[in-house]
This record gives sequence, structure tokens and C-alpha cells, in this order.
Amino acid sequence: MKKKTYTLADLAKKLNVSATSISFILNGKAEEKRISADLKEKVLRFVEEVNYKPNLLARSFRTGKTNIIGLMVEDISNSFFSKLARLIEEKANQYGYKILYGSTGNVPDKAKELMQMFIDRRLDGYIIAPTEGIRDEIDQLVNSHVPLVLFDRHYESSQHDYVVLDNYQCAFNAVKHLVDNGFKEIGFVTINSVQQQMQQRLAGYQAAIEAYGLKPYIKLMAYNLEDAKKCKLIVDFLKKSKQLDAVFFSTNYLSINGLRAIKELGLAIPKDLGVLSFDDHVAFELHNPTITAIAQPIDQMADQLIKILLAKLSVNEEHLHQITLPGTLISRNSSLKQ
Amino acid sequence: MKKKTYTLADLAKKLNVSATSISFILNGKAEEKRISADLKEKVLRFVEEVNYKPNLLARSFRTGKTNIIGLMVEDISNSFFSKLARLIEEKANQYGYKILYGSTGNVPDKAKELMQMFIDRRLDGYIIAPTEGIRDEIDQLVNSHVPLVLFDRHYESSQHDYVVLDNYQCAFNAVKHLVDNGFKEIGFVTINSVQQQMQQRLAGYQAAIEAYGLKPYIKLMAYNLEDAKKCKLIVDFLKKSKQLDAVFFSTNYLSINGLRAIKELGLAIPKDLGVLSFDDHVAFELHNPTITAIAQPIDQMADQLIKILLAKLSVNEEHLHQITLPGTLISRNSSLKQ
DNA sequence: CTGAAAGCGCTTACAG
DNA sequence: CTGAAAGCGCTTACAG
Repeated sequence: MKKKTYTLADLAKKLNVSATSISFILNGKAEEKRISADLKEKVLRFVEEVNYKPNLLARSFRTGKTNIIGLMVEDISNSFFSKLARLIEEKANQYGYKILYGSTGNVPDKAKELMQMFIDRRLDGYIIAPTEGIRDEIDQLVNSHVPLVLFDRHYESSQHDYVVLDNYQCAFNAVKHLVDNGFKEIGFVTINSVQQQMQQRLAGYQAAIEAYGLKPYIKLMAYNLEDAKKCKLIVDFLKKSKQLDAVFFSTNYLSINGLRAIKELGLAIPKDLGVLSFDDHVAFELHNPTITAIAQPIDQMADQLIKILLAKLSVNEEHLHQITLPGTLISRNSSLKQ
Repeated sequence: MKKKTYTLADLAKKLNVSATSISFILNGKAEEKRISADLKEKVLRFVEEVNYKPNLLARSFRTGKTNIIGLMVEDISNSFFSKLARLIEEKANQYGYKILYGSTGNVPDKAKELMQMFIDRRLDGYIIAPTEGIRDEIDQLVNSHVPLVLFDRHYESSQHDYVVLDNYQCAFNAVKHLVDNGFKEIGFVTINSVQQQMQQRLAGYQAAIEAYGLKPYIKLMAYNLEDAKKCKLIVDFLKKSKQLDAVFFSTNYLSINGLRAIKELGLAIPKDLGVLSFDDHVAFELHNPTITAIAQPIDQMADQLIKILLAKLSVNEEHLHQITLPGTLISRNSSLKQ
């Protein structure tokens, strides 16, 4: 029934050894501090025997290190973010870090609140898909030399580390792909957002449309609408843009609602309407016809993010990392003009 | 340039007020401790002015409370878990709790390690999809009266709180639905697992097959195979079970690989083969034909999980909650015998 | 090679 | 109504 949980002081008393020595041994500093092998073994054996677990709360308080990385995403239930989260989690775990996460839903107040809670908790590092309204918090962290990497989007003209996709080029290539396949009236359905990645996707679309001497058809909508509403808006857009022979959706959730809309309208893909999605999704490969998409290199992104963060965590590296990765256009049947 | 971060002691000195009083005021105990309104206002104003933020690490250490809930899922990149996680996160945030999460991948060692890290961090509460090999850790927490709720599956004959689906009945109903639609040779593709939810799904299938006097065709496979391998095994199974007129997949990731396999084999759904999935997925509604699925009440699950956990966190409730929720069979076109 | 002691920043029982 | 002081369980500079 002796289910007491031991403290360092308890061990010290039982073993007649100072807490200092035990602490050194437990923290792998036995050699550095020139603890005798005898003492080390004696301590380790007893620690094992009574199953002593240091109180990490006390340790964190004392050292100021939490071994926790804050991960802020737009929406953990979106497959892009959840896949990335899974990879980041795995890699972080390998290095002894845990993940505290939060979804912003692109709501600045929510993001601000999350940032504040992260900061209050003195997390060791941050991986953040930033929204509007938290630039101050991010700058504050960076200025305090807290390791932090942005992803998916970043702030223009900033001195932050980031790993993002080459959204502009990907969007440009998507339009080029449609043009190469004979489409001429290409619509673009996107989110009304000032976020860098969405701006770049729009800019890439516009540049390509201009480069090929085509006419732009752009449908903007708010991010925080229900799926049914997004679907409805796409239906309306397609109805009054009869001239379109292809649509390019700027995110996977828009594409999914777009496919619902196209189904509702009874249009045949790609005969009546070509379709291309920014961001891949498992549904696109199963869809009949299969849906052409721009795939983000999620593995590489996770790799880079963790690599950069760990470098900053361990060696306090100050070098600026601003990485732009290329996407891959996965050509499927929805973009083959018949 | 005075960017110092204040401590309680700093405030006390500056204001000529004891740290005790400030602490009471900041923790909303001003009334209870009968602090004068004057003092309260003076303190709050100064706290605001210098933007004082209590060190949560110190507070957690002192109180033993972290305001963090550990969420252990099978795989955060699976849409069932990521959707649930999003809902849990939202509700937890409303009550001031953050989520520390981890994916087990159904690997006992990984789960054990996660549990130990959670425990070491003295989290306030746990929401766990248990795997094999961590029953000891879970019992240990429950015996120490740490709030903990299991979900998705539980341990048989246990005294743990849980929220699960009525997997047995759902699987039974799925077979009944196929039988009602004229299917007679119904295969079941599932994971070779001792986990309660998978056992129940299998048992439900078997009971229904027996009840309707049919012949069982069961394909078991390991959980931790790559998608391509799972797809291959399903192709093989379908090839050598030509008599099948329908297949029931026990999880959404199996269904997705099943759809790939069926596509590869060039079979028409539902003419050549009826299809039904345990667990819904956005791809099923877009698929042509649409895929019949058993949908889990994710909203309700998240609600119940948080409700139970908060009750235990706040009022230390000891009442046992073992909740089994019904699923919904969403009848789509893949199960209509033609 | 080892240990006594200070201190991290809070909260709270106790005293007045 | 308010405050002095102990203590949570570690880590580490310092002394020997």
C-alpha cells in the first residue's frame, strides 16, 4: 500500500546522497560533473527500483523549458493540416518534444487568444500558420529569440523563418495545364482573404490568364461559411457563368464543395466543365472522373519545419530560413478536354 | 527599452501591497477574501498598465494544475479522429483547457510512451482511444482519481468512463441493410485486432450473417500496412471470392482502399458488387456511385466526452459514465441492388 | 569527486 | 481587511 511518489529529497535521504549528485546523474551530467561510477550505479538502481519520476512541472518551472512545441493550424480537421500535424508530431516526439495545438479557424481573435495562451505557457518553440491580427505576438516572440517557424503562409517583408509552397507558380502552372489541354474560359473560385498564400494563388491565376490572353472569371467568398453555403455560392456562380469551360478551385475544401455543386447542376466533368484543385485530397483520386490537383509536398514541409525548429532549439541558430517549396501538378482525368 | 517582465514580487514592491493580496485579486478571490474595492481597483489598473502576465509554469508547479487535457488518438490524420479532435479542442478551449495530443498508430510501445509522457507532465485530464499495452497506466490514473474518459473503444469489464459507438448493432444493421437490398453473399474486410470496437464490428457482422442464414466471408489484415498493401490484399480477396455480391468494410480507410481495389478490378458498384463502409468519409458522398456508410455521431461524442471530463475536473464527480451511442446508416447508391 | 544552500514565481495556511 | 512567511520539487553556482 506504500504508493508514495518520491521526490528528489526523498531519494537523497534514503540513499544518503545529495540531491545535487542525483540530479546530475539523472540529467546525464555524471561524466561532465565527474560523478564516480559507483555512485552513479547505486543511484540509477534505486531510481529504477522505486520507479522515481522527476516532477516535470517543477523541472519546467526551474529551467523555464517545457519541451513543448506549440502548433497553430487553420483547422486540424482539414486533411492538409491533419497530415502535416501527424508528421510533425512524429518527428517532434523523436526529439523529446510534445505538441500543444490549436485551430484558429482563421479567426483573428481566436488566433490571438491561442497565441497568448501559448506565450503564457512559455512553450519552447512554435510552428504557426499565421492569421491576421497576431503579427505583434509573433514579432514579440521572434524578438525574444523564441524559436518560431511560420508555414503555409507568412507575412510579407518579414524577418521570420518560414516554409511555404510556391503558391504563385503552382497556380500559374495550373492555368497553363488547363490551357494546354484546350480550355479557354477558366474560372477561379477562391476565398476572400488577405493571407499571403491566397493572394499568391490569385496572383498566379491572374498572371497566367493575362499571359495567355484569356478573360478572368473570379468568384470570391468568405472563409467562414458553412459547406452548404459555399456549395450554393458555387452553384450560383456556375449558373451565371455559362461560358466557363473549366474551374480552378483554390483550396481542397472549395473543390469538394465545387464537386457537390457540379453534381447538383448535372454537369459532366470534363466534357461540360474541366476541374482542377489546389491541394490534393483522397476524394479526388476516387472520384469519377479523377480530379486533377496540385499536391503540396507535405512530407518535405514537415521535415523542413522540424529541422529548422530543432536547429533553433538546440544550437540557438540565428540564421534566417525562408523556404519556398515547389508543388506537384497531379494530372488526372478532370482536366482532359474531350 | 524597459522590456522587463514583471513578477508578482515586483508588483508587490511597486504598489506597496502584499503579493498575497495581488494573488487573491488576480485569482478572483477578492470578494471571498474580503479585499477592499479600492485596493482591488488599484492593483488591477497597474496590472493592466504594465501588462503583467503571471508565470503559468510557476502556477502549475505550485498548484499541480496544468489546465491541459491529454488527447490520445489512433491517428490524427484520419478524418474521424481529426474531426473529433477539432470539436474537443473547441469545447476544451471554452473552459480554459488546452489540448496536448498524440497519435499512437495502434502501436502499444508508442502508446505507452505517450501515456508516460502525459503522466510525467501531470496533465489535468485525459481523453483516450486506448490501445493494447496501456491498461496499467490507465488503471493507475483512474486509481489516483485523475479524470479520464476512454472513447472509440474501451476495455471489457472495466470500471472506466467511456463514450463509444454501438459497434455491434451498427455492424448488424449494416448487414441487414444489405440483405434487405437483396445481397446474399456478403464479405467483411477488417483489421486483425483485439480492440473492442473491431471485435464488436466483427461480432455484429457474424451474428447478422448467422441470423439471415448466410455464409460468412471474412478478410482480416494487419493495421499497420501501407495503403498500397491493403489495397493489394483486398484485390486478392475479391479475386478469389468471385461469389461475393457485396463487401462491408469495417473502417473508412479500409473502404477507401477497397474502392481503389474495386476500381482496379474494373467492377461496377453496385451491379457487380455492393459496398458499405463503417465510418463515413467526405469521399463517399462524392463518389460515383455514392457509398453507403455508417456515420458516427461525432458531435455527440465530443459533447459527451467533454461534459464527462469537465464534471470530473470541476466537481470531482465519481459517478461512472459508460455511454454507448447509436450510429446512423446513411443509405446511398452503393448498396442498391439493381 | 561531492554537498549545502539559494532560488525559480507563484499560492495559501496562518496570524493579526 | 491585509501581510509575512513557508513551501511546491527541482537545478545549479559555488565551495571544498
